[in-house]
Amino acid sequence: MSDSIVRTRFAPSPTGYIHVGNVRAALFPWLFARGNGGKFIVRIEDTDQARYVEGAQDLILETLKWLGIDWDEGPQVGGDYGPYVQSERVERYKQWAQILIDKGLAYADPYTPEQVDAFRAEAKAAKQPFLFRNFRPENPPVWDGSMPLRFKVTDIKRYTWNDPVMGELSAGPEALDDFILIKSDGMPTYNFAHIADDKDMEITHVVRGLEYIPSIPKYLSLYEALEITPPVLVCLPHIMAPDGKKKLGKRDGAKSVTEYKNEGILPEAMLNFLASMGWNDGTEQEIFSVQELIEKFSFDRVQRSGARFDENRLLWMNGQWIRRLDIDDLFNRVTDFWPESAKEVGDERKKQILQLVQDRLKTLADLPMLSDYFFTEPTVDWSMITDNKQLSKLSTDQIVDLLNAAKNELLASDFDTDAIQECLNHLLEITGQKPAILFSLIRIAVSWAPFSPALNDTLAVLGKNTVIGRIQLAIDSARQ
RNA sequence: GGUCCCAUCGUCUAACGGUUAGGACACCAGGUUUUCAUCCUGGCAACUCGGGUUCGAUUCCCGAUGGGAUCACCA
Repeated sequence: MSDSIVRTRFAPSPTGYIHVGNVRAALFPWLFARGNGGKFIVRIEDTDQARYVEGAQDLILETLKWLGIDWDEGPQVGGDYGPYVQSERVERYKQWAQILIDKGLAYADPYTPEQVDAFRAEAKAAKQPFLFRNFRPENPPVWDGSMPLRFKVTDIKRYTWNDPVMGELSAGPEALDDFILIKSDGMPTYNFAHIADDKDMEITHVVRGLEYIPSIPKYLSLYEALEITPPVLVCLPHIMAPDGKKKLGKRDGAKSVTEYKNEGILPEAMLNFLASMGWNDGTEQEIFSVQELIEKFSFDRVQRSGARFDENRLLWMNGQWIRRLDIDDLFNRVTDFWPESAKEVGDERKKQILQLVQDRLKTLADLPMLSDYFFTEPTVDWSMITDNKQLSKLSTDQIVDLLNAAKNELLASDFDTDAIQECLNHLLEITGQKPAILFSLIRIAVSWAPFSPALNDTLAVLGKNTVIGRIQLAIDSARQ
């Protein structure tokens, strides 16, 4: 065992996508490794053949990459402790099992699943927890690989251990049992394989959800039997469903992390949000860069209670992150989010428009709604004027007069941002109207959108010809 | 049913015996020459309950209550 290098791991099972409820099991150990000069390892735990999903592994790795969670050893990158896929390590598990068999601490389970179910039912009827060791066979057959191999717990006692997040934890003998090491299909169970792998891969900190707490005494008893010094065992609180009733899972509509990607959430925001659920640095800072997270993260500041998943907060953080991006960076990220109408438009112009709407984006997916009228002629919708609190007071003639005045003044303008602003101010004077009337009218007449950026900027980017044309169109449509 | 974990505004959280219990999201009101957004200002809003310990408990201890996890040839 290397003594001081921190080595943490994320060990997903390829049974589906990573959802937001369990991605912290990757994030926190990664932050810890990165912040302590350690290594982060990804290991695929594919010992359950029934639940194996083709393609899930790639999906999981893609998710990690999108978030910026990189790994030093694991699939695709290799490493000195491979293979990093459990199904390729079965021979190694048999070696570990042999150690226990030789010590008389493992035995073949001669019962059929139905018989075990009967034992279980018996325990349930007696309102007792089911413990296989109460039904331990007296003379088990020699293990030939066709039956499950079980661990034989000999030291039945209370275990106490220290968890960097949860503090001192303990559990009584009820938590100890003869659990299965190797299944009848030859594959190891998680309970056995992860202990062997963590030892072989020299993992120093095992980080996982708190659903593992009740199992930890079993692991501790196995570590003892194997004469292994356990790594630091860290349990993380759950992310709860929005109703707060249970841990967030796919059945509660927990979205995959990549789904948020498609909805225009930035990885920085997702990471920041995930970390802030259950962790803070003790100050009032809310927005953390990945680098800051790495520098400041520690397990002793992780919350012990579960946190509900609040999308509002995620959306707010995403807006914060979008506004922090410089325009070129933002531009590179919105490639897939432009409206259809922007297809033939050049980069410089798109960038110009993006700059105008940057403050208004809550997600990248808001882009089409905010920018469409820059690229294509909007549909005239006169109800926007008749439903407007201020404008509805004006007669059609008054509106047409105002639009004509605007058209004439703008026609004479140099049409840069400042000149337009001057022009608009002048219009206020000569028409005697308030901005609420005049600016609203022009804004609607050129965009026919519920909202848009500052008027002078909008007009400048649209260009004189477009602006004049659209105002004329509005005038024409008023007469109908 | 057994075992184990948790408990501050609606939500995410700060506080490590003495505070007007702080911040953020959401919400409400106002401001920034139109709208929406940003930004700024203000407002609403919490220590689950009961016992101890202490001069003094949100904070420490015990109990209750509530919530959660777990008791697989799943991880």
